[in-house]
Amino acid sequence: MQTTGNQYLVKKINKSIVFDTIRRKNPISRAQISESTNLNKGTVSSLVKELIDDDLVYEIGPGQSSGGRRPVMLLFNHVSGYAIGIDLGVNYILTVLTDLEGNSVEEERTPLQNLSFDSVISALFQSIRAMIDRAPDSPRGIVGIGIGVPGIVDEKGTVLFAPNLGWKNVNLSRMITDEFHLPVIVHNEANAGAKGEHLFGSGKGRENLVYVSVGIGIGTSMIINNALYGGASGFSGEMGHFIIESHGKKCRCGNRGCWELYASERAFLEQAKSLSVPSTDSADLDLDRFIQAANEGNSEVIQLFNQIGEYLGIGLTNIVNTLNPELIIIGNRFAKAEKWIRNPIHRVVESRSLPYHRQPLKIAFSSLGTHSCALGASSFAISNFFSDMKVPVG
Amino acid sequence: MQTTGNQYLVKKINKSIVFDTIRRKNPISRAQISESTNLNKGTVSSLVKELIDDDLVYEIGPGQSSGGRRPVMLLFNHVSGYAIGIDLGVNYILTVLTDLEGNSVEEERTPLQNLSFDSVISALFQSIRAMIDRAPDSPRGIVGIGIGVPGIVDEKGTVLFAPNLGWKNVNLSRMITDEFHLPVIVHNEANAGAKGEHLFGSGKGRENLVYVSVGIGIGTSMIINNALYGGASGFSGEMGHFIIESHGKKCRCGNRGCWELYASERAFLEQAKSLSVPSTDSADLDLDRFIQAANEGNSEVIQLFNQIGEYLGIGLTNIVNTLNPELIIIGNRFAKAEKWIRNPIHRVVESRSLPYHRQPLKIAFSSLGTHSCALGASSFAISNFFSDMKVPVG
DNA sequence: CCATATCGTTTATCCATTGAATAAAGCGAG
DNA sequence: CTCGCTTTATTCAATGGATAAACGATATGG
Repeated sequence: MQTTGNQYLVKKINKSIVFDTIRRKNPISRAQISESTNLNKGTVSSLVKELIDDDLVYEIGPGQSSGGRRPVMLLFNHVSGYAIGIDLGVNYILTVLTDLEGNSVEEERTPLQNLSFDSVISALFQSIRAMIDRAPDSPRGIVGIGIGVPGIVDEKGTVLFAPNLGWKNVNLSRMITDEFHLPVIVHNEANAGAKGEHLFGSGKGRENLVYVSVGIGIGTSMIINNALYGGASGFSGEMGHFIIESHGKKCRCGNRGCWELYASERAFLEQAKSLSVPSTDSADLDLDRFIQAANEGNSEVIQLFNQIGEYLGIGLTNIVNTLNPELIIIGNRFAKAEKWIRNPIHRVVESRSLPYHRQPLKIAFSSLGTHSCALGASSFAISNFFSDMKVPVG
Repeated sequence: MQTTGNQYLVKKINKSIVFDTIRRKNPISRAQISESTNLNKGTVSSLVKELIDDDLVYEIGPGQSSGGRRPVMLLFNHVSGYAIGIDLGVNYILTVLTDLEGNSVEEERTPLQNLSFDSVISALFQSIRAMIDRAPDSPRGIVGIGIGVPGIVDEKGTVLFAPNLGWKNVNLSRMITDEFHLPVIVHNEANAGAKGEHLFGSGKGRENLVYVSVGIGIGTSMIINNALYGGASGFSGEMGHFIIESHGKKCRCGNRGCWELYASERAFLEQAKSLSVPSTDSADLDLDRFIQAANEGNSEVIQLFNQIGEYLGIGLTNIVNTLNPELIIIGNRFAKAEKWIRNPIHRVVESRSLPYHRQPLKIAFSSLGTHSCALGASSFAISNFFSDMKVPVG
């Protein structure tokens, strides 16, 4: 059933406009809000009053006069509640607690030894519990939980297929809601990372971007007109399974010549095995070890990074030619190798992309490091909270 | 500046809901509209009165009683105006005149001998003029012109780049508005074709689909949640320049191994040259000639169709794995070869796509033949007209 | 100190939706 | 044929939110 127009809808729209204006232009006076939104001064006053009653906004005191009565400045009350953001990795869980502006106030990284379903879920619950316990007191408490998962997720928060976790049809959203009685938003890991970089990282202020998450596999996600394209699962899923060599190697997906066979962390590590690089005890740190070796001048390793970078460039060219993005952000673990893959990527994309597209493109690396996903996930919980909140139920 | 909520917005929303309901459920009574939209009966009455004054709706007379007063049935007045839709091909112009439901009432195909810019424009103007002259009398006359162009188009209707026409930065929209003083919508040819198939063809009733236009080159476009994804230019542009062989043939785009080098009409014709098939006088009918040869059992030609079909399948697999569509429609000229390419396409996609995706996918061929683009273009003009119309200016 | 400008609130007015009442039209049982 | 019941469509007062204008409070600057 569609939503019909009536006065409540009008109020909801305007309250939301006023609130968003305060969040964005913070600190701001009622008069300035009226000016910038074209809403009547009286309307703004009454809506601000409600937002103050809702604990979402507060008055900070008089501001600078511009030749008349001094304005009362308003601030977004970003600590009126907190959100939890989770990056559910293949062998780790990164949990953050953020305020309603997305600033991280607590965080915890849990390495996963035991990858069985039950123990992953139990570790997940434990880390959520820890964040809830550590959250500061606030009028609204924890407003929601956002999770980024390396797999395909539907609108209802069911993980349909996450090969690297070995999950299939896991109704993650419900499991967590049942336990914690909080709103839960589950998204694909690349979607969360894209949103994180868009709000807080290299993509800040951009309206459109493509985020390429290069980890064990390759995931992708797009922000179009400031919104995530394509829902929770979206189209992101599996751009790693682009064919780039139609008669190439066999992939576990059943196809041949998939991009991630040539350009992912796994592709790198498989070829790197045979190189003579001192091993460390920790199996996790494989990639770091090779980056260090490259930094120390190991030419074989540098050469391998170069090769992987070139293949990354080939897949990126597909994205450039197809989607014509203004910005591509490379994130997730392999972004750590920026120094060694940056040049080959640029070289290949420069030489292969359509001349018409080459102009506006920028290729950047994640500036949030490994936090993009968790911060993006928390932002999903926050926007979900606001979109509920803005409805004047009472 | 954002649109704020006020009573005019409410009315615009509701009027639009009522009108859409009438268009979709035609014939329908006021009571049924109230029932299905949850709008108050009084509200519906007053909005219907306005729509009747606007010539958009009319009363057809009493309907079947269901045990009480007989309802007055309302009809969408689909001949209160007409729209022009144009498929601007590389060597032809197909123009249709449709009523406001998109039914074609007049059409004209103009072959282009002289491909110079001026003569193409002049032929275009002439065909528009012809449609205007042939349009039946109606309260609103011609409500707009929609054009599908084989190239990249921006929001303002400027053709940024159309290699096959040899156009660059042509403000087509303005040129036509200046001449005819009518609203003009210019879109990419694949977008128009996708919309055409979505409204009237193989994609009727679907919410999501990918349209692949296989002509000289390859264009693609997506409908997501009943809306065209990505605007006038959108992402459609150049999926034909997917890399499918990273060390393959050189493409005129500067890259190597692009999909359309292996799977387009041009790819077919280049290889078909060397086959021994009787030539006809008309150079245009090349493809038809080979289809006929295949139908007559020429095994070399059949083999070539088979090969092109397989490469089409490889690119389609990329689309399947990446976008996970429920429906792919293959359109434009090469769709005529359905009989010969259908099997290889299915075979390749079946064997190469991710098992998870394979389930819901259907691959169909255009059911509007070569009319998808022109009909879709006309539908753009119609929706543009309605979106203006629904604002209660008076 | 006064003229002027700005800020925020208050008041009266406007307007679209709503629900209820009413009018109009039809069906069917006795 | 009549009466009672339904359904359809219109009318009307009430509701609630936006708006414009007036107003009080507060600041600046000469």
